Amino acid sequence: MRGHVIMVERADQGRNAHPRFHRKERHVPASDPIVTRFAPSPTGFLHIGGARTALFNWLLARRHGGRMLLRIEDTDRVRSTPEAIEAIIDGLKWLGLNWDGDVIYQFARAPRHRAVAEEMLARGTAYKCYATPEELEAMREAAKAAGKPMRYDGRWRDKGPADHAKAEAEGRKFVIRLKAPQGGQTIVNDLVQGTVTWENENLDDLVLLRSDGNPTYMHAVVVDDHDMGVTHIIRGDDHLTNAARQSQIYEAMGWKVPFMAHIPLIHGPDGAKLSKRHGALGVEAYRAMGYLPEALRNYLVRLGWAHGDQEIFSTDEMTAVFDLKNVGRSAARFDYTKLESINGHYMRRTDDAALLAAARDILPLIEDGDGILKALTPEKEAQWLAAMPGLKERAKTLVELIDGSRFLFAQRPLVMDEKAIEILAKDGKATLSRLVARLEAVPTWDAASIEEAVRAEAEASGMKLGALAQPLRAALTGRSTSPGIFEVLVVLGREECLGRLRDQT
RNA sequence: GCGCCCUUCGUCUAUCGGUUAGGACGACAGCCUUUCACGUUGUAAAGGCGGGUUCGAUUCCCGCAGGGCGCGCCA
Repeated sequence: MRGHVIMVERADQGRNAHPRFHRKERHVPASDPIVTRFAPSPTGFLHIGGARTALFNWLLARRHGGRMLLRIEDTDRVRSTPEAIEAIIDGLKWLGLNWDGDVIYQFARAPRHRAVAEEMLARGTAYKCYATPEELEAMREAAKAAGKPMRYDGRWRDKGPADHAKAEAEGRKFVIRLKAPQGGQTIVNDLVQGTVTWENENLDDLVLLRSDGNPTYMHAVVVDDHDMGVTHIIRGDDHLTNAARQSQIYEAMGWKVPFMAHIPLIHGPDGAKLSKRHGALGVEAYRAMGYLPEALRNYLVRLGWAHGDQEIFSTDEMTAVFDLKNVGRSAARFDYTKLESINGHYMRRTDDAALLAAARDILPLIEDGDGILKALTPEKEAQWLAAMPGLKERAKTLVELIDGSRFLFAQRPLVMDEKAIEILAKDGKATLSRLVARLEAVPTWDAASIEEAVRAEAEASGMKLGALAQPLRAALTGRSTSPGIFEVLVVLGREECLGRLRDQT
């Protein structure tokens, strides 16, 4: 019931015998427990596209009470690094995408991959190929020149032991290639892309085992997904062609083909492909930019997937309604503005203490963060917490939140920014002097009493409240914007406020 | 070159043949207001092009154009 890829040797066979489905009929059969997997190659950080792929895998598994496995595809011994593995694992953890069971390292399974290749050799569904790299290159050139697909021509496909012995005698190395069907079609019924068909003549005999005895990615993936009991493969649609070739390997081994879902890629803001050179960042970069993991998850889930008009999804909500059939097929652009908007939304709804903790966590990652960290005494922390309601309303990222909090940690005399200087330059000093006199007389330092004093001054001088609030704000924070001025006065405390105000008179 | 995929406001998307083509972000304008935000109200803003099928196409089919991905003893 799981085999959804159909291979036919002759085009006239089976074409109608097996039902193809259209994407509007797609569904996720949930008879068996679902097993998904996220299978990054550790050649770099966990980028945003990988994060979304992991998220979709995670959501599908959770939705159906299944499991998501994590497999590190480290068969490329040259490019795989322990740093990358760590970055990927840290990234997943930060995003809250937990996997089930132990991390599986693909390279450790190389003996099993070899065994399967040997088995295929014995079955006659694979063969030894002694072609040299030069021959292969020449083949591709010739095919290109002739306007044909650039593919291996199968010259070793039907060679016998005598030919093999001769090649061995010449000191040639062999690879094991799949004996792929030469006629007919390979059909993939993809849960996102619908039915996709390839003429087998356009697909060549791919290499299963390299001449050094190590498996290729194409082979290792199939063996591992099979052995791990993966029922649903969700990955980027850059793997769509691979799906056809991998299907042939499943068929050759007589294994059921898992369901597949090839999700569209994420492009950069300018529509260009997201590459390491071009705007692709690791998730740790998003953390450093001050995004909340739940906000990033929410943003990511809406890239290529929708549930009616709903924009905000709690984790429970998204796991309850996530469905592959609502995944679109076109690439999406990454939009920082919308991410910020969603992040701001989540920040406003985050508990003050939790938000403070999140902000404190990224202090080491941002400019001047260490300074704040050092200044963060228990008293300061209490102050920061008290200011949080006014602060979080005005920030779209934790970085902005921290920036907006700087006045709390500033030392007297404050450094004024340009707009603050401008505000104080007018008749600010005189105004401040009068306010200082009023504030000194405030009986108890609370918002109501302070506001009363300031309003009294406004009335006495015939000035609007704003005309008083701005000089106060400038003197107290060094800026032209801040949380409500009475909140600022209360949080800063009487002595500090009067000191800062006198500094500017 | 060969193959595959994609194409609705600037962006993310809804629409499962009949809608004033909806929502969100952004933009613009108003309200709120001690600044900035938040909130709130409103406005502008979309079916790539050409053929079919149909009483009727954004929706189904074909072609074209544009974009993307793949074509390794990389993953």
